[in-house]
Parts: sequence; structure tokens; C-alpha cells
Amino acid sequence: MGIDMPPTEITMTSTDTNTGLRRTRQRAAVGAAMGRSSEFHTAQEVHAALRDSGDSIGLATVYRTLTQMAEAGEIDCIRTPDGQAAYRRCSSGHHHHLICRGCGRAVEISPPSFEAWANQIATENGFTQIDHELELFGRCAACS
Amino acid sequence: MGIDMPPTEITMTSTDTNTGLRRTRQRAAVGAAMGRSSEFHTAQEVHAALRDSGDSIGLATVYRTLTQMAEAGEIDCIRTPDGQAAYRRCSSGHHHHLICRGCGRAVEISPPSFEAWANQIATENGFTQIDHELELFGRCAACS
DNA sequence: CTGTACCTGATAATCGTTATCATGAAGATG
DNA sequence: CATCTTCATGATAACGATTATCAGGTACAG
Ligand SMILES: [Mn+2]
Ligand SMILES: [Mn+2]
Ligand SMILES: [Zn+2]
Ligand SMILES: [Zn+2]
Repeated sequence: MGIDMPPTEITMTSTDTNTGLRRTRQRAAVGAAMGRSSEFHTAQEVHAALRDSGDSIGLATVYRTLTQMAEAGEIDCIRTPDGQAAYRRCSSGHHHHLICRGCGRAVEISPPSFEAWANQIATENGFTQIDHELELFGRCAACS
Repeated sequence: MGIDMPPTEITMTSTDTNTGLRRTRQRAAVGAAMGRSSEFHTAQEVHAALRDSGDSIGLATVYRTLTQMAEAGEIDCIRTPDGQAAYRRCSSGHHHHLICRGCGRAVEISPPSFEAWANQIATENGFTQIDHELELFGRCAACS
């Protein structure tokens, strides 16, 4: 009576895991750079850091790769108050951030009650395909 | 024993109420345009609308005025996903929005429990001067 | 190995926003 | 009302982040 499950072993093609993108030195470098820090960084900052550390990579490639990683859910993207896109490696799963205006330090927060509340409010107003953006800003203890 | 209170009657100078800015035709026009709609609009959109309706006004002035109105709390400012600043007249008091990705329709929401929760989370993490950004996105009934 | 579809990156183009600064207008003062 | 000072305006240039181009390089399926 057991349901025939497809093999749990993922057919690991040589393209990058589940994204269908090719593995290149450049994408590995961006991934490594993002994994090295837990702060928010702009594409320009990531590019400069890689160049400084000897990795040759184009600015356009950094932009593209960060956009793709964000779409794949591997990193978070927020907009700084002046409109720049900033990326940060994130723990798996949906969550939000508490960010210091002074030094940029960020704490991940994940309020289950908030998620439920957001869905309810939206549904009550006849909205579907609900998504949300939530960030808290302040000054951390060190910056006060 | 009564404390000498300063006169409650506000010394109404001829500069704009409480902002210290001068009253000009241009600022009135931007204010009127924002009051006319309850949707989000970018500076460029406001400028085009005013020009189309016969009001002569410079783009730089629209940018300046919207920034000032947002600082004064007369309008809300959000960042669209592509980084543009969008402004919307808002009812007085702090609140957030539920915005349709399809048509831009927006519903104001003001969850008191959320405000309290945000402050508590931040305080627990040693943060001060707390502010937050919260927007819900979805598709309204008409756009589904 | 080979072919091809995809990736890269120097560069140019785009575009929202801000800075300049000469000119005009608000409004305080008498 | 006349005058003066200070601030506002706006055409324009500058800025800066992001995106588009496209020729050349590379991953990788077969
Ligand atoms: Mn995160
Ligand atoms: Mn509002
Ligand atoms: Zn800090
Ligand atoms: Zn809609």
C-alpha cells in the first residue's frame, strides 16, 4: 500500500544544486565571500573585497550572482535607506532582521506570531499571494 | 503653586505651520496633488501629473518637497522593489500598508500588537532608538 | 573530445536622485 | 507700501547604482 516515492537521491547533475546554473569559479568566490561574513554587504563591497583578496571577477558578474542567490533564497536582500541593495547570508528559512543604524550589525529574528498575523490581515482584505517586508532599525548597545 | 505654562496659543508666524518653511505655490501644488490621491506615487509621477494639469513646477522642487513632507510626517515613503522612493498621503499617526502588486492599491493597517512586539524584541537585544519598516504585498481581489 | 548553450566582464547606457547656482519670491520690518 | 534679507525655485550638470551589450571564454552533455 506504500506510495511509490521517487528516489530520494537527487539526480545530481553537474549544474549547480537545484538552480540549473553552471558552477564557475566566480560564483564559488561570491558564495565563499558571502559565507565568510554575517553582515550586510552591497554588490560593490563584495566586488571590492574579492578584487582586494586577489580574486579576479567582474562587477557585472557580482551583481548577477547576488541577484540569483537572492532569488534562490540563499541570501537575503534588503534596501538601505538610500536605496542600495544589500545582501547577507542567511540561515535557512524565512526570517527578518534587527539592524543597527550605526555599525550595520544585524540580528536575525523570526516571529511566528507575526507571520500568522500578516497572513490573516491580508486575507481579511481579500489579498492573495501574500508576501511581506519587515525590518527593525535602531542603535545597538555598542553604538549608543 | 501653578506652573507658568507658556501660552498654549501657538505663535502662528506666516511660515508654514510648524515646519518653518515658506508657503509657496509649488508646495501647495504638491500638497494638493498628494491629497488628491491615496495611492503611492514617485516624485517623477507627481511632477508629470502637475505639469500635465498646467501647474508649472521644477522636478528638483518636487523631490525636495516630497522629502520635506515625509520628514514632517505628512506623507509616507516606501521603497519599491526596484529601489525607487514612492510617497503616499497618509492618515495621521503611525501605520503600515498592504499593497497590491498588480494595481498598487493600498490599504492602511495599524497593528498595535505589532508595535509593542517590535519594541520589545529590539530592547531585548540591547537596541535603542527603534524604528521599523513593515509592508505587506499581495494581489487584491480585483487583480486575482 | 566536440559542440553548443551558457557565462563572463569591460564597457556603455540607463535612470533615479542630488548638487549647483543664478534668479525669483516670501515675509519681516518700519 | 517700500525695502531688505533670506530662503525657495528650477534648468542644468553631476552623481552613482544598476542594467544592457556583446565579443570572447568556459562548463558540461553527449
Ligand atoms: Mn537573514
Ligand atoms: Mn500611510
Ligand atoms: Zn551598532
Ligand atoms: Zn490590485
